[in-house]
Amino acid sequence: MNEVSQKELEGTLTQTKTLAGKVYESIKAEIIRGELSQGSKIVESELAFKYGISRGPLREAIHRLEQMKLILRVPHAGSRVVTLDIKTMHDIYTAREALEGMAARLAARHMSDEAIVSLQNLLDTHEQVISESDGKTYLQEEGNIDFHHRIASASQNQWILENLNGELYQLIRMCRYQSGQQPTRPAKALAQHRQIAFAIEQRDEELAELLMRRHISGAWKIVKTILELQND
Amino acid sequence: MNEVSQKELEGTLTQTKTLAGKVYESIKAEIIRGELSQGSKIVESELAFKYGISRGPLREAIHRLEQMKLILRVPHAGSRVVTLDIKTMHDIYTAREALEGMAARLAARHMSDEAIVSLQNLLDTHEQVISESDGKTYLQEEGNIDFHHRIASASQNQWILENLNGELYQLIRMCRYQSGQQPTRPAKALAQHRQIAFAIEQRDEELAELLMRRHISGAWKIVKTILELQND
DNA sequence: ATTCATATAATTGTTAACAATAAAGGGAAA
DNA sequence: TTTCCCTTTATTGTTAACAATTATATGAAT
Repeated sequence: MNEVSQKELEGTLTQTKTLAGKVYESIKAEIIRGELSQGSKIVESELAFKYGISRGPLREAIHRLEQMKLILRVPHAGSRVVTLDIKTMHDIYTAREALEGMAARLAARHMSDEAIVSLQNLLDTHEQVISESDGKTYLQEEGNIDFHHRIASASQNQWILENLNGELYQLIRMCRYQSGQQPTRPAKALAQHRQIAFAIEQRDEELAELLMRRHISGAWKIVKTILELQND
Repeated sequence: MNEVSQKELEGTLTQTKTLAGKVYESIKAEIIRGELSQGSKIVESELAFKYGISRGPLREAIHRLEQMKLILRVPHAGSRVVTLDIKTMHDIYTAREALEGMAARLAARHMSDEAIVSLQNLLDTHEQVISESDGKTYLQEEGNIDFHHRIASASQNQWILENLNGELYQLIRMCRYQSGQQPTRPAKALAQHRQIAFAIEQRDEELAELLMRRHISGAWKIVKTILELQND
């Protein structure tokens, strides 16, 4: 295990001022990238030494990771990195379907006309990227997230926004990263995004929610297939 | 500010073994009961003295309260008890509508036949309590919670279950307690519960979700009226 | 009187040592 | 050899002192 220098800790644009915050971001990234493997044990003194800090702020970082459900902690027995089995991921996608469906409904209700135009411009950009790179559609993945981020923001519901962009997003990113998922049929996803955006433009709450739920439900089926292949 | 004795800390059936866990439960109860008033500042050293512990475990308790969204923390500037304004409560009820609607759908899919019978027996008990006490329908409130708990459990979705029974439940309880809400038309609520239970029995996922969402949406309208009256 | 700067106090963030608990290992008895 | 108990070790929980930061108050200059 290597130590981490102070400069590395700063990382890319960490706006947290406390040690606990910085180390939290670092460990979170390690878990998502799989450098701390699923189910592996977290020993406080080891990590504290690795990051060159004392156990105090490290413990705070661990608590925050526990809150994000990235690690599992049991009193007096330590912590382990979460294990993303199929059942867990299914639960997460189902919760996401409920919340993001509602977010789409709220977006259809609250999104400003300018924001809707901007959303459709974003989709135009995605279309260009897809047609241009034709195979290297990696960027689409980030763009995909961007679309869902905008819907969540437009819901203007703080609770839903925080949970979609926080806990659920991190876990899905971790699963996606570690299973090496390719962007799944970007053209099809784009078409669905356009449908949703259209429903929002029409202020059709019912349809916006329905389409978003189908979209996420479809995404889960693909993820499920990938995960099942890997577990055999 | 009074100190709290060790025995009081034990409280009613606290199964947590750590100081941080016990103090977390105590402070949580104080916040929900309004003894720590909304928006008031949390000073670590004061609370640590009050509970007779050091700032270490107290800070852990505060982190957990922050996670439950019962307090708001800003680095280097301390923590404040959350303020449950109408917008916040609306967000919470909307999120609950999405999640508990999905939970009802999943319950219709997964709940065992025995569990369904047991659920209907629970509603029979509620009916008796309502007809007997006729005015003192306080118990109905707990029973109401009981019903919603069972639906959440029957969903067999860990993420949804934890969020409904954790964060959202605590905040709604806090709002209910501090606004002195009476049980709202228990007979009507019971009728709606019966409808939902019936839909689940029929394995009608669509209907179960629809009815649960209406039920919660209706509850919000009543809560909203109460809150608006108090803020004038 | 008002505003800005400085100094003071209050509060949070961090550290390292200490205590308590649970896991691991070794030895004796069956 | 296996099982149980005891001892040892490793790890987490807790404490109190220290450092860093922010808020408050005081006073001088405009």
